[in-house]
Amino acid sequence: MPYAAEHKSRTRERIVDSARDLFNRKGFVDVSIDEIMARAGLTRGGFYGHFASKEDLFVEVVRAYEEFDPSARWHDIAFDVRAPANAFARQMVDAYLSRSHLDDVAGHCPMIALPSDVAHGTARVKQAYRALVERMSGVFAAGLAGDDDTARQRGLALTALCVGGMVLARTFDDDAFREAIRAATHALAAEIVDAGSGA
Amino acid sequence: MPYAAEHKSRTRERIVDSARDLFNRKGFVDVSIDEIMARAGLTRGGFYGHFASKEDLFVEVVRAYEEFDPSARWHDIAFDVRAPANAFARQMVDAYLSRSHLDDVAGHCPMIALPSDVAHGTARVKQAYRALVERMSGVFAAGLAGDDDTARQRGLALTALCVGGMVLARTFDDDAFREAIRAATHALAAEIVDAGSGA
DNA sequence: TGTACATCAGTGAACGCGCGTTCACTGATGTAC
DNA sequence: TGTACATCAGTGAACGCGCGTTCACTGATGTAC
Repeated sequence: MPYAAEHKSRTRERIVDSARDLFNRKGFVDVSIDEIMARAGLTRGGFYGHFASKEDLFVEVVRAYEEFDPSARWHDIAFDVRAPANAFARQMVDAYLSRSHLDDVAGHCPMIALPSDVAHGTARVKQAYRALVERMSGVFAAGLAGDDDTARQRGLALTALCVGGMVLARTFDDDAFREAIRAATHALAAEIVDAGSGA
Repeated sequence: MPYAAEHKSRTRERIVDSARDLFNRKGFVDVSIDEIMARAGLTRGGFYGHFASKEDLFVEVVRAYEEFDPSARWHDIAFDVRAPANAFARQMVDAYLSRSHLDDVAGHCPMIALPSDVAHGTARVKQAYRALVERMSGVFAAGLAGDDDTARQRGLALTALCVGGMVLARTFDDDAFREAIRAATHALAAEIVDAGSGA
């Protein structure tokens, strides 16, 4: 074996990281494989030793985000798993709709930058994206009072609110408007989570 | 004057309609000028007699939507301008988050399909998109109790919720999931508008 | 009413360019001896 | 410890293709007489 076992998988990770960064900034279509590979310190041709196609990489980028530790991503808060479910949902809201998450374009959640590209993509990338939506909804649902159906519905709507707020905010350059959207969305989401605690 | 005065402007409208339809379905980048012109019954070359560039058409598509009569677009409801502001906001929620608005891909609000493309676009298209956001927020704010700042903030957050719900729902093919997201978002938005009436 | 004409909306071939993907290759590496 | 070798991760030139845009043209139209 000419190369160490983890050598190739590390390179692969570098490509995925580079791709997430660029996809988040410029979207899927506007980023070339050349760009992705250059940012990972490689050249064009090597790409197909790691992925079957550009679409394949797209799936990996969305899927990989699910395995991240959110506390490493959304730095404003420290998740405390021992806290009550409601507090966890509230922390999720605070983290997702934080200033630093909005500003961290390269590292932010792919749900924010890529829904349109996913909508035009393959069934596989939709499935990966759906897993992210359901994971977030699940965290919210677990922190809300009411029967399972009601909580699940609430969780989905809260996810729509969080993602929608970030999608709108990052659409604009004007910082005051970005911040107004983020803050307004955060205030409403926090209110809903706090009210839904059943306390 | 070889052609009637309105001849060219009518053709221009046909191009804008065709473009909105295609942009809503496939996004800005994935649609070619060839496609847009063909759908309008014209050929490639004629485009530049109407618009300076593809980006220019993008601005027009977003801007033109602001002038539409919403009741003609979101067919589930009939707007009644004489109703109290709160009722109007509620009708907006019902219309925007209606089944028929979700299904009307070609004609739906460009805020839903195009935020990423706008984020990568010029200042002019951002300005046009912002006008749509502020118009919708304004309708909501007018229907809510509280001082102006609070209402404005609420209005922005409600817009984020409505747009976010539609963005997420239209990302997926699976009809049950699309409908679950839409219905959940609608339920939450309706609740907020009704509660915010100050009644 | 009929005809020649000027206008200009629309045509379609052509352009330069960048993309996703392929492929014959190169050269850094771990292993066998 | 040192060297020849097999492996395969990565290289970079080349491909076919579709795009946005340009431009010389065509031909349908309203007007002047």
